[in-house]
Amino acid sequence: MKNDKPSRKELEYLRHRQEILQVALKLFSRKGFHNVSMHEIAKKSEFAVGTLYKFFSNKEELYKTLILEKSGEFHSVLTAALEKPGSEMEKIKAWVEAKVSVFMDNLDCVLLYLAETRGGSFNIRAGIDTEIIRQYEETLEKMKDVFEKGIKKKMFRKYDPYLLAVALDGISTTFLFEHLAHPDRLLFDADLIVSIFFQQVYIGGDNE
Amino acid sequence: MKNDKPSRKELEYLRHRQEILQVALKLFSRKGFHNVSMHEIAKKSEFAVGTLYKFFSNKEELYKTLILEKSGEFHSVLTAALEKPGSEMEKIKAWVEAKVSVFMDNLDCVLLYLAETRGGSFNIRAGIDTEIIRQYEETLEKMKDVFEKGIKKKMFRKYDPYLLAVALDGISTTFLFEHLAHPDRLLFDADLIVSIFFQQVYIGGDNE
Amino acid sequence: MKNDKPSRKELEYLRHRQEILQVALKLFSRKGFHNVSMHEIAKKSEFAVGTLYKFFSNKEELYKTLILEKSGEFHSVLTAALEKPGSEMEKIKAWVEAKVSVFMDNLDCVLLYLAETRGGSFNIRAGIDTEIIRQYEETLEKMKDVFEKGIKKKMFRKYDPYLLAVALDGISTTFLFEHLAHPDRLLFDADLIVSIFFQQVYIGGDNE
Amino acid sequence: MKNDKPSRKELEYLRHRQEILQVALKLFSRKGFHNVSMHEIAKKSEFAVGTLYKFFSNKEELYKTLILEKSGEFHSVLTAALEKPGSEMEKIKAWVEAKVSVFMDNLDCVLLYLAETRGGSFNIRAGIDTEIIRQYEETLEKMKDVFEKGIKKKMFRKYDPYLLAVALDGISTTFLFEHLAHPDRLLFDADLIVSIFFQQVYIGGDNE
DNA sequence: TATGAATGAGACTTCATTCAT
DNA sequence: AATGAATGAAGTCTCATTCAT
Repeated sequence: MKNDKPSRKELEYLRHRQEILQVALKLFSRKGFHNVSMHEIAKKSEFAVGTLYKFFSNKEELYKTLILEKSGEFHSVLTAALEKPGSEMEKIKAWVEAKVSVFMDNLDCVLLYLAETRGGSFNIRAGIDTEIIRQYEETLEKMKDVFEKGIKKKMFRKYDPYLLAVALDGISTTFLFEHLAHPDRLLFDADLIVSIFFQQVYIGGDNE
Repeated sequence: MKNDKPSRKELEYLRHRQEILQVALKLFSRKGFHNVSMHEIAKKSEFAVGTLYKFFSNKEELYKTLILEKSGEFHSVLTAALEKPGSEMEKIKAWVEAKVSVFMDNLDCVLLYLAETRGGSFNIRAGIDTEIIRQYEETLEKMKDVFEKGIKKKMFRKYDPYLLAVALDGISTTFLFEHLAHPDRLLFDADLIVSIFFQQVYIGGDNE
Repeated sequence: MKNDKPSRKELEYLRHRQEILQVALKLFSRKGFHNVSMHEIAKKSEFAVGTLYKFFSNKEELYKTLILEKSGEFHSVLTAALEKPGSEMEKIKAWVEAKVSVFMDNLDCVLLYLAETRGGSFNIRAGIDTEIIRQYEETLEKMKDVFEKGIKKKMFRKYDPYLLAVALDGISTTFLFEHLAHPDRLLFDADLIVSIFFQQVYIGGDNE
Repeated sequence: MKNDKPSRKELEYLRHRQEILQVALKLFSRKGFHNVSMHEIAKKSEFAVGTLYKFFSNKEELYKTLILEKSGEFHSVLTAALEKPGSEMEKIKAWVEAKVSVFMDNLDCVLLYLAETRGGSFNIRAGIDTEIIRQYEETLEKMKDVFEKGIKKKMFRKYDPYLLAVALDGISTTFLFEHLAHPDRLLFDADLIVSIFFQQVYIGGDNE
């Protein structure tokens, strides 16, 4: 079977494919889908334009592939974090830590990922981003389950658990944006996120 | 003086300008800058292409105008909320309510606004979005000041006040996204946002 | 009859027409037909675009009118010089003097005139320049007649008289170009032209 | 070395480039820069519009290339004629003969060339034609030197030598124009030009 | 009569995609 | 299998001209 031992040819094919994806990622993340041409990708990756079309049937598919691969990576890392053994609080903490870690390791890609999951997704014609959204929502669902269990155990205050998932995802994403915009101002830090999210911000006062 | 009574001509000019902006907003917010052509805007607004160029010197300027007008509106509404009389907690609540209200009234525009302030801003050539970002950050600074005062009064827990501003902005934006994605699932509700943000989510438990 | 006493209205009409032509001449001569827009002419002449079309049915006609008026002026001045009393030599001298004088007084226009009579006449669609060319050739014919008579009288060497006309016209025009290109280097001077043209340049020598 | 043997690809590239230039020359020389569209050039040269832009980065550059190539050719032929061995008179004669010959062989191009060197040069934005003008004036300078030497040898009458250069250039150009306008009327003939220029036209007479 | 807002054909140019080599 | 020259649809923008006021 082919799966047993990929031939040199196949390995080389995959290596070339990765090189193209690498270059495309760098370009797309810096300039956006519409401001990168196939010629640019071809030149930077040192392939001919025609060769790009051997690997990806069109520009959109190249972009989609890129996003899906990274999105899948993010998805499995985040999902895995939620499935670690431990209390619900620990799972959530693990999720935040995983998110911080994987996003920091993939800053290039994160803007694209967020544009697709959270933004207008204006890059590619409607419907192509479905898979990414599905994965994103699957993670939210998993978080929801964790929060749900935590609420049952009276570990978390009784809010709509889906809503908590959304809120925590939002806070962490926002902190990432802030970090991207001002890398030196604010540490994109898991503990901080967790602390702000879970602790009481309003503590009374104002009896002036 | 001319300012006192705009002539019929001037009024018509402004009305036409608004019509174009309206149509452009609808199109841009649905399809993104690069997937809308000037011909499309012309057709939908029932003007000739050349007419668009009488009002806006090029496509980018049309887009920029759109964003800046709305962004300016958002900015003044949000800023005003923070300057209302009342305790810091009330100011923050007013801000959240204002954000919910103004964003719900301008759903069309919000996606564009967020793409510019939070996204890659791949739409227009670098540097054009500076003004929007500046306004956005000005609002964050104002919130920071409010949080700072609240912290001094022991009303809020002692976090970096800028960070609190970012976090609250993030939660509210995330809820808006969620609302846009699933309008029926989750009410984009000011009280909810405030409650989740300020109350303690983690209440102990887990002593199994 | 209308010709007897032009009404105030008619005088004003003509004055406005002249103002437009003046402005158009200045612009066309500096930038060429295709690099001047009707709006530019309208703005500079302080009329509305529509008004321009009341005077001239289209851009080409405005240009044509301009050229023809000036060309007609040149034509009658040059023709008149050839019809002055005196010997053939004096007529030719008078022609050169007239050309130098009228061209120096109309530098703005001369480039356009020469572009039409001598150049590609790329400004306006074929066939429009016929009248100018006709006038130009009429002058050449008149000069030819003068040279012909002069040759009969043994005043001029026996060359094809039309050819002499062309040659003298060419020398004088060339000197004008040179003057336009380097106003300070070479005086555009009638005597000089006449002298070079009529005197023997080659005087033997070279018996080294 | 690559220079030794241009590959088939390179040869084809150059052939295509020449084909485009050929077609463009024909069109520009008949209709002028502004009355020829890139689509027209594409159609006539049997390439797609996009292909033109592979060879020339824009319409202006295509035009400029055209003019400069031909202008360079003219320039070297004329300069070479002046550098031939022989007396000054022979050099000048050689120059006239070269001009007649090279202009007759390139009638298409000559109108464009003259429009650029002698006309308003309204075709392309200012400053692009500098190189052509420079070459033109270089030739005039060379002629001036020849006349200067001839004058020192008492071969030519003592006129400003630069002025003689300009005059001879003017006469020959005028004859060319005349030939273009009426190809059947007047032979564009080197001997004729030389004769008229150098011999005395005015031979006295008129003692009536 | 004069105006100038509106028009829309048409110009230049780009770039995703194809296909002969 | 890889190449890159060629394609041409589609986009942005200009400007001569019209016509309702």
